[in-house]
Amino acid sequence: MTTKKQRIFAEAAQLFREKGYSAASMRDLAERVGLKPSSFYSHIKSKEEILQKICFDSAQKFTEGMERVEQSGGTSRQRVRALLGLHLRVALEDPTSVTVFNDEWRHLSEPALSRFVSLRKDYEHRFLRIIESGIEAGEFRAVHPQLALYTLLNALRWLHFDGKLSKQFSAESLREELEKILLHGLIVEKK
Amino acid sequence: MTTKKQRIFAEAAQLFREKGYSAASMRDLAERVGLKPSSFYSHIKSKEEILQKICFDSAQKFTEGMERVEQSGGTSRQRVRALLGLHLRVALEDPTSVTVFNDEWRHLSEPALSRFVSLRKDYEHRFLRIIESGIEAGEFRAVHPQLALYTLLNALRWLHFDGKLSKQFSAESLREELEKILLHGLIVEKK
DNA sequence: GTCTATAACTTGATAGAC
DNA sequence: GTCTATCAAGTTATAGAC
Repeated sequence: MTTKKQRIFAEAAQLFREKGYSAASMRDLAERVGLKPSSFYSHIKSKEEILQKICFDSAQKFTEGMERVEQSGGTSRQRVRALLGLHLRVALEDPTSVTVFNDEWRHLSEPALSRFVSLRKDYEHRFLRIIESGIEAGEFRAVHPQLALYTLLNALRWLHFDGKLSKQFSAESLREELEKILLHGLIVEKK
Repeated sequence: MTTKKQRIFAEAAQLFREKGYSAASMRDLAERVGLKPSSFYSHIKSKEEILQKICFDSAQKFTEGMERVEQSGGTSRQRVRALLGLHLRVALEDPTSVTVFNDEWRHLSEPALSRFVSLRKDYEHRFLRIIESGIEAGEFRAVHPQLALYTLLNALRWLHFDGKLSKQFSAESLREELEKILLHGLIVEKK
């Protein structure tokens, strides 16, 4: 059973994704939910409460995923592979929320903004350490670890264009393609 | 000599990048330029005119770059390498505008929006054909070309975080790192 | 070209009847 | 919990004095 509150959050995520948080009005949202604008202040406190929930729910998925990867044991290579899988899974599970999480978090106000940025930094830092370990162990090329991190994280951003592409592929085949490109590179090396 | 009009465009790009187009008000902009909000309607026609100029100026840089790459002759590998260089160059040349170009174009209204989307599609299509040729020629791994395209294009998005990183590296060393990661892959292959 | 003043409208949110 | 009515503030843009 989905409550009306859940309907509101789902429709809001969709709307924020389409128009951006600032350009999306509560009146737009009301129309989609089938309520008058004033009516959903019985369900939610403010427009920003919606943004906060979307952003922090997604953040939690990444944080929990990172937790599991760190505790799994395994080589850096296996860990990075697992993180690609994490990003893929979260993006396919709820592409709309992930888009908002990725693109609209900056419209959070304090103190939520600082809390969010801090979660994000923590996640990136842990991802970075895995890349660094891999380089030290000789599993990865000697790239600049932070450049590699940003390249990987952003390479995974198109996943939430929940358009034709993500429906055309199974999660498994998407993972294989991503691994080919990002981990083994586009170019066929001379043997 | 920089005209006041140029000042307005430059400050606007900065502001749109920081707050997003919708959340950035003409009052904010006026304050930065040192004018009353009404005054710069002597220089520009509307808020959207600014967005249009930023978006289409950047689009043109990519289109012209693609033109040069296509006419250069050379293998697909060399062409993709040149396109990495193009994205890098444009991003380093004017990181602020590129951010707006990347993230705020959706706030264009018709008919500019359709014109923009069409330019973008055209660019992506031409990039795609280069990837496809490379695969056919056996220069590139047999990846799904469109997935590779989106992965590459988005991998290059962090370049306009004109923060510490992009100042820490020369354009040339950035290019080398990107090539390592994207073209040769993170993983050290067994010989 | 810049200003003051303001038009015309949209914004998020609230009060209070039912 | 949903409505009508409305508020207070913010929005882009214009009119007209200087």
